[in-house]
Amino acid sequence: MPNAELHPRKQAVLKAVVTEFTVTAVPVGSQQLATRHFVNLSPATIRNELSELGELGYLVQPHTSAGRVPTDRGYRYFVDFLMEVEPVPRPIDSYVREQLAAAPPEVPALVERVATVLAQVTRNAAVASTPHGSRPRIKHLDLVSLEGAEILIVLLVEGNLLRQSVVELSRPVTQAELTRLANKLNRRLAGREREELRRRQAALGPDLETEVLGHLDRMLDRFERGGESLALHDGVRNLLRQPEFAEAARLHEVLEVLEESRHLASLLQDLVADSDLEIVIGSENQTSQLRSCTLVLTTYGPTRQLRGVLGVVGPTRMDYGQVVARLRTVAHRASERMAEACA
Amino acid sequence: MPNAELHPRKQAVLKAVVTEFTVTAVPVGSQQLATRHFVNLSPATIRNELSELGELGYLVQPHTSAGRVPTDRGYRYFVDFLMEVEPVPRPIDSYVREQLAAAPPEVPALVERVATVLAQVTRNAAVASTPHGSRPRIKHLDLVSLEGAEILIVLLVEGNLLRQSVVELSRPVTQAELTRLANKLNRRLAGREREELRRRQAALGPDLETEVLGHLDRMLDRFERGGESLALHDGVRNLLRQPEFAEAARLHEVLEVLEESRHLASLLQDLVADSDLEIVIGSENQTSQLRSCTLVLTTYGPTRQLRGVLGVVGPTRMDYGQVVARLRTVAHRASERMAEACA
DNA sequence: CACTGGCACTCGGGTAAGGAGAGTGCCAAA
DNA sequence: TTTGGCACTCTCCTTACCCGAGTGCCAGTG
Repeated sequence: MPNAELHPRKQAVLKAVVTEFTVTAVPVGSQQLATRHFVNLSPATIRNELSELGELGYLVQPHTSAGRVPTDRGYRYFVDFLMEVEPVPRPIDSYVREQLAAAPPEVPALVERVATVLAQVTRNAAVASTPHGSRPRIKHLDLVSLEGAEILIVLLVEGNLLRQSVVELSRPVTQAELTRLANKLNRRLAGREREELRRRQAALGPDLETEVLGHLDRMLDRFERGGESLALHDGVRNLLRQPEFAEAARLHEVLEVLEESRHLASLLQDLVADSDLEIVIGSENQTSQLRSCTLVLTTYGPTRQLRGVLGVVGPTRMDYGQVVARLRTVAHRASERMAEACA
Repeated sequence: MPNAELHPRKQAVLKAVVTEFTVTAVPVGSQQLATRHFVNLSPATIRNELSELGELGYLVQPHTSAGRVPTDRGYRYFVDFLMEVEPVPRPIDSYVREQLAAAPPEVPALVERVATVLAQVTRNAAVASTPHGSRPRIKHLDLVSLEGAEILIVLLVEGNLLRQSVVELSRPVTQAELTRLANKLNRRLAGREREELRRRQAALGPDLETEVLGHLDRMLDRFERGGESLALHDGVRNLLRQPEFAEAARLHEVLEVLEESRHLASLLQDLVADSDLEIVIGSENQTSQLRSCTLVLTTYGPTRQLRGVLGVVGPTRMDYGQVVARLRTVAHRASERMAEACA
């Protein structure tokens, strides 16, 4: 993109349009800009700028003789070059810290609270997924005999992440046998990674231990790929306040994605592959139902390896500077909170 | 209420009004009723009936010279005396069974699926809470040493319900010590109820075991009261289809309740105290935000003691006969599914 | 050359008026 | 007790209209 080159005053105008539009939600005209943002310029001059910004694809008019509205491309330029990440007000930061401190330390409940708090402080919808990651360390495991040959494997991974899995063994086993095996495995595997588990598995013949190790391996595999990390959302009611979701159809589309937690999970998975802050604006979304929304995503988690996704979903017309700052704050505080409990 | 006494034809008219209104969402007039439901009566006759049903408080007119709409009281009469619970079509039942069979057997994921399926087959929003109950039997427990004096207690209760709790002991303990204690407690407590636990606790002096038993007791207490059973909702997008939620404000109110999972949990808790089917219509709701909604609730769970709440949330104008039937089916199938895994 | 004031034009949103349609209540007659 | 007739009411839809804010263009000015 040749976008970085843009006359400084055009930048200022674009910035003003975006800023104005995010608060009023009404197409902004030359008159308004002249009086509020550019006192030393006449409306006519601004009209020229607006017109050129229009030709460059950063602004559109909903109809002839209406004010300008930023295009997705306009927002993209704004986000890349013009946005000022505003500092998070002290009270907000305190609120986040308090809420997270008061939340239960157990991971699923904590994640839920994180999403709720994020939705509150950004006044948008929030999404979150449970942390997961590559090379997880086993902290503890437990085996419980259920009905017949079925057993429940409870696995605690570094980061206090608890996973459970019901599996069927090739033959029924007693609880005593399982307890012995669990104790043994705990001694050998505590603090180890999947590698170690595989090595053990290879060294053994086909017996109970091998079988259990196989199931453990599959659990860890799912863990690494984030397969079971629950993806949840909160704060949909904040979207209802926004005029862009006034007609139900729009919100319906968005909910189709948010409420389908499988979709949501894989969506989040893909997006935050690399960078630590990802902003996906409107039509940049692969998911067609989100083409009128912006996603702002980052990661959080107890360690550098164990990361979940945390994000804000709202109309493309959102206060990017504020949302980015607050999202970062929440992610930061949430990470602290999680690290604290499981160092 | 002196409602049971109502001339048969008035009953028929009321029933027709409700039925008609649930499909059209438009106030129903004498003409329509005469042609569609009462071929042998003239509109004038029906007008008289309608007028009297209005005086009795079962129907209202949105404005003079408009058709009639059922009042909450009208729906109440309908539900109590007129509703026909329609049989669930074979394909629907099959779908429910398939979906539940395909769901993972682990409880949290299963409950989520149950809510999703319920929302789908009733085309309304669904709510669900994890089963819990009095006199839970302990199936297994595990103790994991965390940072310092903190430990994680993992408790498996009858019904394959897994609970975790991070607690701080009065002194740091080694994992080995915890493992020994866990093994011992498992031998003694497996299959026992809280009573037993208390008895043991009383018989002991102030040592590690007592302390752990105390925490276990608190966990069981929370379990009994349903304190930690997660309450979740799904299918909000179905509500968006309904004309009564066309303006965002209505839906906002409802979401205030649904998205506040604490509220939701306690709400469900209170409601289904006794009966096995509870229908709360509009203004009968204690929660003011739900005064334009109907809740249809029942319980489900792996055993008679372990019950969660399962319910449908929709506009007062809903197809009660269909919703009740399908809710029962889902609850029934879900109970089967849960019982199967943990007999 | 960049900026400005003036001007004619365009379009959406709000308001007012009119008509169609569906519904009602009442009454007298069967 | 039921019915047809009748006058009346009220919402909703359509049409017409005007106002205001905004635009593009152009000629003039520092």
